[in-house]
Amino acid sequence: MELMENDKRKLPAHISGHECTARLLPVKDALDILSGKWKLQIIISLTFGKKRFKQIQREIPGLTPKMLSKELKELEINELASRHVYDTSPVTVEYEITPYGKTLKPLIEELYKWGAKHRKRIIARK
Amino acid sequence: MELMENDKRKLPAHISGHECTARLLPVKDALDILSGKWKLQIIISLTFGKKRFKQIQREIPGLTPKMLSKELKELEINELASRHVYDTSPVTVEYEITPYGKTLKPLIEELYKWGAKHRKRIIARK
DNA sequence: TATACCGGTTTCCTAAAGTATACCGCTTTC
DNA sequence: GAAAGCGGTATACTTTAGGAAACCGGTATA
Repeated sequence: MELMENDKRKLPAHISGHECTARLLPVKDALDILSGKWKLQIIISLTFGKKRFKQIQREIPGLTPKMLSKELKELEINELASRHVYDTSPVTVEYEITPYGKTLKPLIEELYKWGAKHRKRIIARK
Repeated sequence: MELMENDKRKLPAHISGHECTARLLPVKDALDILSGKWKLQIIISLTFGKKRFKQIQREIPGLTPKMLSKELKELEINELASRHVYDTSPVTVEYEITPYGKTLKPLIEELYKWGAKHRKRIIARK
C-alpha cells in the first residue's frame, strides 16, 4: 500500500483491484453471519434488554416461531446471543445479547441512520 | 419518548417494545435495498472508481454475469449506481457510484471493521 | 479464418429462505 | 373444565436467490 488513499487518478485496474479485494473479504465475512431477513432485527431487539421467546416474536412483526428458533440457534453458535434456561415450571427461557454481540452496535447504528435517511428520501419523492 | 435513553431498569415490555419498533423499521428499509450476496460488494468495487462490466466481474470472485446484470439494475433503480453508455463500437459501458451511493460509505466502513475483527477472531480460535 | 473480448441475455436447475398451520406438554387464570 | 400463555417442534409448501452453461452481435487480433 504505497499509494495515497485519495490518489486514484492513475491507478491501473489491477492495482485498484487488489485494494478492492482487501476490502471485500471482511465484508463478505460480516455478511455471511448477518445476512437474512431476521438476524439483525433480533439482535436489535435484544439490544433493548433480555427477552423471552414470545416476547421477541411479538416485537418483530411477521417473525414466525420456526424462523425465530432457527435464527436464535445461529446467533448462539456465533456467540452473538446467549440462551438462559431457568428451572421454573414450565421452564422460563431468556435470550440475551453477548458482549461480542454488543460489538455490532456501531454497525447497527450506521444501518439505522442510513435506513432512516433513506426512508425520508423515499417518502419525500412520492 | 419521555424516558431517558439509558434508563432501562424498569421499562415494562410494551414500552421497550415501542422503542424497539422505532429502530426496526429503518433497519428493515436499509436491509431491503442492501441485502443479498452481491450488492454491497459491487458498491465497494465502484467505490474505487468507475468500472466496466467485465471489470467488476473480474474483481468480485464468483460473481456471474447474470447476477451482476441483475444487481446493477437494482442499484440503478435505487440510484446508488449509474450506467453510462459511450457510443463507441462496440459500445463501452461504465458504471459509477452516485453521490447517494457514496452516503453508504460510513456503513460500509463499519461493516468492514466488524468483518475484519470477526475474521481475526475466527482464525484465532481454530 | 479462428479465437477472444465486450456487455450482456436466456434457459434450466438446485438449495436455501421463508410462510402457514397445527401441535406438544406444562401451568395459570377464568 | 375451557382457554390462553409458555417455548418451542413438525410438516408441508411456495418463493426467492443464486449457480452453470450456452449463446448473441459486434469488433479486434493473430
